[in-house]
Amino acid sequence: MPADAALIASQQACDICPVRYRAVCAHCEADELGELESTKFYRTYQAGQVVVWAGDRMDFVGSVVSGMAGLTQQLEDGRTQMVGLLLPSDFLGRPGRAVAAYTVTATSDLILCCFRRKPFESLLMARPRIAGRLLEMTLDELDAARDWLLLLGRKSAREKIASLLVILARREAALIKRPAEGRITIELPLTREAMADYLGLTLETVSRQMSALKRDGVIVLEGKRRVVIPSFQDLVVESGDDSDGGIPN
Amino acid sequence: MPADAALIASQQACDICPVRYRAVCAHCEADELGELESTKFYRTYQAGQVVVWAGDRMDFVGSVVSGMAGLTQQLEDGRTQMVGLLLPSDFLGRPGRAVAAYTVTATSDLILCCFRRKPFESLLMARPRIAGRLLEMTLDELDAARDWLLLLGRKSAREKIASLLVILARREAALIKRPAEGRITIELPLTREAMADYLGLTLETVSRQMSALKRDGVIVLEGKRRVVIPSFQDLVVESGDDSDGGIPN
DNA sequence: CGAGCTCTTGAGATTAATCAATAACCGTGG
DNA sequence: CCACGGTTATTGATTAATCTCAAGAGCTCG
Repeated sequence: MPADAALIASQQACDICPVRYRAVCAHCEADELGELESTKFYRTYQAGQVVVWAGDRMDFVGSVVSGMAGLTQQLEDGRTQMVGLLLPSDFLGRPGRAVAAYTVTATSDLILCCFRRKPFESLLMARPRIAGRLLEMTLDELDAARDWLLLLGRKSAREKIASLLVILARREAALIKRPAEGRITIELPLTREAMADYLGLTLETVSRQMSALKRDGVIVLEGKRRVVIPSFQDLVVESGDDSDGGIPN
Repeated sequence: MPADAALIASQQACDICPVRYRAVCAHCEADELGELESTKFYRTYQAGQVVVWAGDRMDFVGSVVSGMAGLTQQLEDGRTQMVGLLLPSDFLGRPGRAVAAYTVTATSDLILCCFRRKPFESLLMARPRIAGRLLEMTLDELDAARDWLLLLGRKSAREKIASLLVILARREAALIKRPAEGRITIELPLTREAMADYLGLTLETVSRQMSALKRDGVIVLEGKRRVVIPSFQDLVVESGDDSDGGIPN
């Protein structure tokens, strides 16, 4: 992966980009891609590094090429809630807004494919196909945020943990284009604290519930960041969600 | 308001529409408005009526003209979470999706300005200005959803109630184009149960915290649905939010 | 091999949920 | 106009879940 990453970062070639057909550029024709490419640059961050602070000026937008980042919001007294998880192909930044609304932190090593904001905004005007893709992605994110509202508002601590693992397992499975089922191993690119911030829990509760799921055989921990799920279906049951997948189109 | 409503519903004239410059049609020129108008129709619902059930086919999209609706999601065992509040000018439905992802319920008497989905989707392709407005509105909704994540994940029951009242007061103030400050009276078009579903609480807790805010003089109740806020600033303090408003552009 | 993290586990405090009873409101019809 | 039934809201007592505070264990990396 770091080797890949270096390759991409140096060559800057869209045709070998792992998110070429899933990111905001997904539906681009060659000419549109060319226009995007002319304003494109890469940035890399190490796990833990801050990409932007809420309130700071932000002159670029971009796509996650690899790694993972979290959007975070805070109350004055320091209580913290993660409000978004950016995985490969997800879009970062808001066209038309110069100031970041959320703090963005790399939760694992991260590569971003960036576009300067102004040229990108012009491109959005001129190229409905790109604007359309961005609308589609934003609607998907809104749906994901709404699922998260249900999780935060109504699920128990155990269900929250299981739900997070389900989401990560599904994304991991999607990467290798296989349905999530049976025995799955996932990498957890999050500390217990980051998980807690995402789930609206304390890190102690996260730890306790991870232990409980382990004790009950729903998950097996290999070290602290590698999780084996012996039966994905069982995990879905623990998550409290409707067992039969999502909504058809 | 019902008189207005009837007028609008019968005349179907965009130029006297109360959300003409705030809804998805906001930036439309006369010709675009004409195209929209040709596929437009109105629907009205009484408080409590269901607009669509999650999973049902939905062949229209539209804007809230007056009243209020809630988007609701459920777990299998019945636990319910409201995941969106649609106020006047808000957009309902998702272009490109034929099946409703959420149950939509009128929480007060409601008037929708609807467009058949297919023609609207064509219009989105042909008219970047409309697509652009929809993108902007969707991004705003996403921001609102993320604020709500912070509320559900990290705020106390009392702060949740105060936050909801702040939001309603701000929207009410925006309608009459005045900043929210000083003494404000708002109409609560929600039952205690709907408030609970929105805030991730039980209705008993909502009731208790409303009583507590009343006891502490933060709010005055006139009947059950009318709330007087003697000092908007004090209410904002109770909400736990950063006191200094929102993010500048 | 020890310093500094991150994570786990325990005990007790706190918040909100649950279960239960009563009160207030609303529309209807006598 | 008022009594009645049904709904919605309030309040109380108890329970359950999660948080808080605290101590110790396990990794990781110089």
